[in-house]
Amino acid sequence: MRTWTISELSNEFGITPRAIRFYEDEELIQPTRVGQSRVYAARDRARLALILRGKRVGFSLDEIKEMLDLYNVKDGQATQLSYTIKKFSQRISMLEQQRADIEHSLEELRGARARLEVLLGEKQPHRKPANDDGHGRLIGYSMNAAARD
Amino acid sequence: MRTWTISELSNEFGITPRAIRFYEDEELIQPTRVGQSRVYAARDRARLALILRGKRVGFSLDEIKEMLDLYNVKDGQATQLSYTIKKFSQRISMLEQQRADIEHSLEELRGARARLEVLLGEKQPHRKPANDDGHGRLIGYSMNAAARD
DNA sequence: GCTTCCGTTGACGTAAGCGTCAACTCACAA
DNA sequence: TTGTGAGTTGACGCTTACGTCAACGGAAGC
Repeated sequence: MRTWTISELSNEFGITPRAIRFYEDEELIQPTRVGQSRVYAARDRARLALILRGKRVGFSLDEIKEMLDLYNVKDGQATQLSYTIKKFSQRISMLEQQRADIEHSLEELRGARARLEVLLGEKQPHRKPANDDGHGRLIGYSMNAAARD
Repeated sequence: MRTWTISELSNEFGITPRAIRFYEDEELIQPTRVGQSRVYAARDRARLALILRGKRVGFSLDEIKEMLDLYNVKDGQATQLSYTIKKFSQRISMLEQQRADIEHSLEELRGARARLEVLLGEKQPHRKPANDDGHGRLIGYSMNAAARD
């Protein structure tokens, strides 16, 4: 089975070797050694991928570590199992909330962009002064929804 | 029009006054003053909501400030406008990527939870030892997809 | 007038997540 | 033999986003 060096992985994932070693210090990955050099197996590479995705969705390294550890639950007691299940359920709710936040942000940004494009369309072709009092604001949805100034 | 004190807002949004003052230091909000006390208008409150949602979707305060500033573009040149539009488009792509990451993470977590629940079901009612070799791992999707150890 | 809140301004502290040296080892090619 | 290149271990530095005092200010109730 194939293995990887630290620089191979750092190139593949677009991170620095320093970062990878840091994840090891924090016990998120445990590569083997050949001499003093680290050797990464497919398992380590997969964990790295999970770590980076975890980061992209906003988990801290500690949280990611906890989740990775939860994946490794074996011959656990039923109590341990239901604890783990609860933990996963919590994470799931968090992500669902976050997805909703993202939907809202996307709506907002798209709306703002659309309005900007209208402005641009008015200004660019004919240098028409546009429907603008000169000091009006470009307003976002919830800016209007919540603010009444 | 109604206004708010700093503690009202900190209670409403579940953050500390210190945080709110920090956002002011970083120029994300500009409340007015009455004497030495800060007074928040609906506009400030709305901005605060946007800030917090921005944080929840993973933006840094600097990024959020930039976006809030972009909302305030007025009588800008066409070049400024298209710059702003480009920025918004970038944010939109980022969020779409992130939403995809979240979908994947959700799949993974739900899959893991489902498998855990099977284990729990096997163990709890009849204390049946479950289909487990005693040191097997509970495996996640991409753990299998990427790792072949 | 005194206390009790609620607010304010520094100032320093802290945790996370690496970046950035310095100094060293080891395999391997010239 | 002497680089050269890739890897290693400290160790300190840095940024972000506040937390946590300390010391002070004004209004309100008694």
